[in-house]
Amino acid sequence: MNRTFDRKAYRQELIDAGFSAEDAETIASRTVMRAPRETFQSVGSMVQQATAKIERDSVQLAPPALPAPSAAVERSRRLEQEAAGLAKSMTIDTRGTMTTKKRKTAGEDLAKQVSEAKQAALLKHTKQQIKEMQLSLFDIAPWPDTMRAMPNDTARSALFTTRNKKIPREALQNKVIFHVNKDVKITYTGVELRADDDELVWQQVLEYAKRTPIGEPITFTFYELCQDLGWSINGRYYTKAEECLSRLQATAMGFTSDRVGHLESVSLLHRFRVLDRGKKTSRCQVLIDEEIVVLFAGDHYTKFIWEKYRKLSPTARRMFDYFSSHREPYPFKLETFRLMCGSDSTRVKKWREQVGEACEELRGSGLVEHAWVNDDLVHCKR
DNA sequence: ACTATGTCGATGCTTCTCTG
DNA sequence: CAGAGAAGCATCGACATAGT
Repeated sequence: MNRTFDRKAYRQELIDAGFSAEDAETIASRTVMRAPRETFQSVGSMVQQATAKIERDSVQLAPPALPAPSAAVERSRRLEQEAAGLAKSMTIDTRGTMTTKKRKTAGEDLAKQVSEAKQAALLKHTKQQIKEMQLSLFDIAPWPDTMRAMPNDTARSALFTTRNKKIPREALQNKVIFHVNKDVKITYTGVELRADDDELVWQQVLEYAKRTPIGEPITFTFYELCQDLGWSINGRYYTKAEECLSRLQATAMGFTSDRVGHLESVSLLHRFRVLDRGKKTSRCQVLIDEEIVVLFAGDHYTKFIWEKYRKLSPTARRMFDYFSSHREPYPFKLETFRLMCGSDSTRVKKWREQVGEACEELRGSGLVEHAWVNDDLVHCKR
């Protein structure tokens, strides 16, 4: 690794990558100030350090021959509970209750528990560090102002659907959301979110929040939001925007993956309220859930050009979400895409047609070089 | 100049109905 | 059953107005 950090060259590199001179300067100076040799991986290495610390702390966790958890497991459990303290609804994980019959799996269960507890402690530690260092989303996932970003894990899931506008949104209770990767499990409680509006609003709010230290509230007006979304400035859209924000707030997402571990209950927006409603000084106040950051950490997110992206139809947008989250997008089945869109379309022919149109649209937008349907597969060349 | 709200005709999408 | 056209509805965008 390079021992001497060339700030100037790094700054130029950032500008070349599409950042404004100002942003590049900010990132470069922060990199020097905080982590001379860590550059973009500041959070990644924080995670590594935290892992090392937890490894040290939990040496005695090597599977004890007792069914009763050790003090260390207890402590990790407590940490896990604390970590979920901010979550709206907290349920304590009761997995691992053992019967004498299954003594053989007891060790495995315990190992699993220990691993889960360690991950929870790790998450808690990382969150604490983010707080102490007053990091913002921009420190973890810097993207230029002309772009927006989305965690790969949500991009490949059916969290945002493209269902018919005339069908009322479903109220989901702890429902398992389809995900392209089998190792990612998302459960969702809240009103169904649509790619048409909720997805865009969420991305725009993250944009407003990106420079504010995580955990601090941010504010903006409906006017700004509608303008940035490309929506008409009228009462109807203000209502629509507010409904989106309310929906995003009233969510509880359970998230489990090999990479992230287990997030008990993440809200897409931790808090949302309208300040001075009805007055000219009225502003929306939003607080981002700290745990969302974990989904962005370690470069597991996708950046895209906002001007083009926001104009896409919901189906084309979902398609782009998927393709953009892969460096080398490999083809995927029409049916997989249908599930990812949460579409109810039962007629294969009709769906193929719709997907074909989305491919055309995507190609026309210039976001991808080429996209096409062949047999039952959707292909893309970025 | 900027922000906020409303009105109204135009537009486009989905579903329904009719016809061959 | 497929395709064309009509009806209903949501959304869009231009414009007006008003307060700061």
